[in-house]
Amino acid sequence: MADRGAGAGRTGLPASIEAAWGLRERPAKGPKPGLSLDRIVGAAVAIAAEEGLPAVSMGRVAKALGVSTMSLYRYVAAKDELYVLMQEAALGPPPPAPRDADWREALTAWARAQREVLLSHLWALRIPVSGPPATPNMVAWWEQGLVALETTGLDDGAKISVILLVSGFVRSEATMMAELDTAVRAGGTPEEFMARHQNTLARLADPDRYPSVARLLGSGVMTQPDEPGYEFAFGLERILDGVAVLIEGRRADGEG
Amino acid sequence: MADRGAGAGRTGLPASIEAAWGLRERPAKGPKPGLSLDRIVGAAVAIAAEEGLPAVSMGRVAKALGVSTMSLYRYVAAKDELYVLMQEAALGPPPPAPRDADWREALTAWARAQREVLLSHLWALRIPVSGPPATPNMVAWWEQGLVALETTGLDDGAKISVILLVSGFVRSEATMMAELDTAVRAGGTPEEFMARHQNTLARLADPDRYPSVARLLGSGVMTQPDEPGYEFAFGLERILDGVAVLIEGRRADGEG
DNA sequence: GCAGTAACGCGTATGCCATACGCAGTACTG
DNA sequence: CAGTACTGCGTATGGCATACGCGTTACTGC
Repeated sequence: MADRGAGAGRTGLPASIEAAWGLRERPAKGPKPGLSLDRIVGAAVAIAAEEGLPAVSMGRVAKALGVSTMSLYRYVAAKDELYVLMQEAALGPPPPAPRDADWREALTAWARAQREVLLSHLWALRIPVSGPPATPNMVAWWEQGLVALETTGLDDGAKISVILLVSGFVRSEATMMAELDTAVRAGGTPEEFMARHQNTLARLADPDRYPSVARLLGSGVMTQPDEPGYEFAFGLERILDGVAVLIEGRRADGEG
Repeated sequence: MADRGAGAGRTGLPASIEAAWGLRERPAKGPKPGLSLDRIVGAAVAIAAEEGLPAVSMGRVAKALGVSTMSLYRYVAAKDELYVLMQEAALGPPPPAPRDADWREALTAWARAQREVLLSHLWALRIPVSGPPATPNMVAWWEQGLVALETTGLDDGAKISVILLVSGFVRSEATMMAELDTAVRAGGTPEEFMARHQNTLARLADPDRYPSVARLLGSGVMTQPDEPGYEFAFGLERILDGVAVLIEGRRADGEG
């Protein structure tokens, strides 16, 4: 299955990705498959959720399913494909968009929803990316982002740019949270971690070479972690303010 | 050396990272080291630059230096440490800040410089991150970012947030460029790649379920890639517009 | 109903990888 | 000149993705 280069859809995509789009006919010949992509991906996701992405190996997934390692390769041509499918599964479909929301409310909801998904699947952020994965849920999220910008009067190019900007931000912020999370798992509370880090820096960074950093370290701003999600809210507001400037500017142009 | 838990600096950091801060005394006893951290990191960086990060293995680096694999472990306790040092080497010190620039010009220059560094060391973006690496060049970049915001009247917390926001954006945009780059290496021009991708999506994405995406695909916006750096310039302008709104708002508060 | 065939599960093997361990040699200390 | 701490490195372990080929199975067309 997985090694069939051109599937029913003739998309040139790996067969397993085609399957994500629902383009699989049950092959006419051969024994009934004892496994399914869904079960494989499910097992892989479960392992990632419990023990982190590095724990996901082909052997480990196979063991969880009670089959041999090599069986998996009948369903997935390579581990990268499994990664893509895991990502798609973690992403899930976007929640329904809020009704009667202006673009800013809609985009805020969209960003928040995306963040929640990422935070509850931190392992997904560790998957090395290799290109725009054109999977159904991914496209559904784009769709919803585009819809949110429908009323802004921005041209198509600008809409894409805004969406890339916002989702890039969400991803980047979530990644920082993930780092903090692993650091915390390694030992201690976030506060302790920040304090330790601040301490180290204070000892290492020469105040003459790095005066501003040194002042900052001295002021203790780094020590108290802000309420959860503050960094996210801050960044999102800045970005949306910037987008608003753009929208109003174009609107003014149009009216002028 | 590398396995000495607490070094001269007593920072609790790995010895090789302490070395990056210049905290190494040549140990009194034992044979003269035939290697140096600099040479090891240099070799690793060279391999990464030519063949990509996955080509960097301990064995490969050792071979490039004409030593045995295990020798490297006298200088570096684990591969992750090598990664951190590679990142630090790739980053380099920030270029001198422009003179007589307002905060916006300064931050723009800062972001652009950061982007250039990342684009000329795309492999560095593939290094799995694990926490805030407190290395000298890293701190130097923060320092410069903070200095750029000196005149804004923002409080320390906000300055940090802005810097995190901007550098997160730069990183995220550069990562997308890196993805495009590997896709292009795999075959064809960026145009071909975009066209192929657009084609695939057009075939897969049901216009009923994804109307906005479908319209976008039909309009051909995705086919023509914009001039290089457009996405970056767009995103940065939006973010800085948003930051400007914040700064002016606080200024107005102060005056009112 | 039977031969052909394609897809199945999987045992085995290859060639990577990071790295633990211990040994022999070396340059310094007292 | 003995002791010692550090060097380079050979060997070994255990993990990894995955190529290959074999026996088996369930369907097809005759």
